[in-house]
Amino acid sequence: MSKIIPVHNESKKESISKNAAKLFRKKGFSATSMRELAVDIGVEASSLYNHIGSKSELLQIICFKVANDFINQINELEQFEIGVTSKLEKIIRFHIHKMLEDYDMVYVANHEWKHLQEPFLKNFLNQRKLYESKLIEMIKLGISEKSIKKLNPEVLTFTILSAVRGLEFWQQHKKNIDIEELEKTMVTQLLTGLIK
Amino acid sequence: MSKIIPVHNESKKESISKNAAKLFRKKGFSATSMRELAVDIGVEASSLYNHIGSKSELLQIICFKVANDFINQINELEQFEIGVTSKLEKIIRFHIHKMLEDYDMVYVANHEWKHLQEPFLKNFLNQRKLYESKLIEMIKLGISEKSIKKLNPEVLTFTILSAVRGLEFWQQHKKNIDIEELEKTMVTQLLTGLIK
DNA sequence: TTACAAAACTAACGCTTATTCGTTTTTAAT
DNA sequence: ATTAAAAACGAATAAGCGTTAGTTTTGTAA
Repeated sequence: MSKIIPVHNESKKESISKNAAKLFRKKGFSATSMRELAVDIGVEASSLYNHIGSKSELLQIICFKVANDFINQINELEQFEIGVTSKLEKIIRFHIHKMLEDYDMVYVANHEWKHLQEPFLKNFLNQRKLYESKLIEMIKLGISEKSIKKLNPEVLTFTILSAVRGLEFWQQHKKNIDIEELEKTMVTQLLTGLIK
Repeated sequence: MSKIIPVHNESKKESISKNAAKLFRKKGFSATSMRELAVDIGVEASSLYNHIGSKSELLQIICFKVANDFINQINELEQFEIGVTSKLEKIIRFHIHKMLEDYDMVYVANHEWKHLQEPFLKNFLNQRKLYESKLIEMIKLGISEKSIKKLNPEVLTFTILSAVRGLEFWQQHKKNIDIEELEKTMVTQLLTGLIK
């Protein structure tokens, strides 16, 4: 008989969730079976149900962990008394760090949330919308302060979000570039453009 | 008895593929059943197999249709005798148009390609890599010509690609903004930045 | 009208799915 | 060593999956 062995001091539920995130990212939520997850952990599928309620619950844990992390970060940031563009820079850098550190979970939250069941689906989308509107308000403030170009604030926001959410590309190129260069390039490009 | 009725002069296979793209986008490839697709078309599941070989083939049709469209466009563009930044602008605008016109197919090609079977999976990824390297070369040329800032060319490329691939966000905001403003904002932001 | 091909149908196949059940093993505290 | 809880197991369930086979209906052209 094998055992579910959590690393460090995380709970077994967390341990299973991280394993699930890895598989959900690689194969997608629907294409990942509980049996595969069990094999990956080294246990029988039925044993998992001593620790979790359902496959769906695993997706919930992953998605809301990520959503909360981002919401918390932007809430903290709002307290700071710094300029809008500095805040944007901090947000971009946070996205980069998060994506590189919790790759599997962030990827799954970004790509597999549609498989959440109600009421979690609505809940998740609300949190996302909240995050987006905080960012939009930030940009609008920048425009009114004349530190940001007078362009459509929603488009500006979604372009930034799309760019940082696309950082999953970078897992495969990780070795060829260091994080500081990655951050510098993206911040520069998104804030000041690529044309000289 | 119902019938598969293709619109315009497209084949029944194309008609089924478009329907499939719609469902694959909404629910994901794995979570979409052939029976659901059949209901959506108004026919029995088994009837579909008079026109297509397999569920997997539908995904192939969708992914390679999109991949070819993008490869063709960048090949055409390479002939043009215009500056690097003008080419980049044209590419960004093409992505925007494609995403708005063939939303379902482009979305599926971007998000569900991992469910392609070999050898199609490798094939698809090769085509994507080819497209990306053409773009990277373009940017490198711009840097050597000093029209583009001396930043990491790969990062610059993937940031642009991520931003335009993220245009799926815009399906839900379609009504609130016109395409020309969307294009202008994105081109300006990606090329010249958002800071005044 | 007859004949043939295209495309629909119903029924079923074998397989996989998430999950549950009852039981046994392991772990940890007394 | 005894006991109770935690966590593993194997087997089973009902539902759903992609796909196939055989048959019937439909559309088309002679």
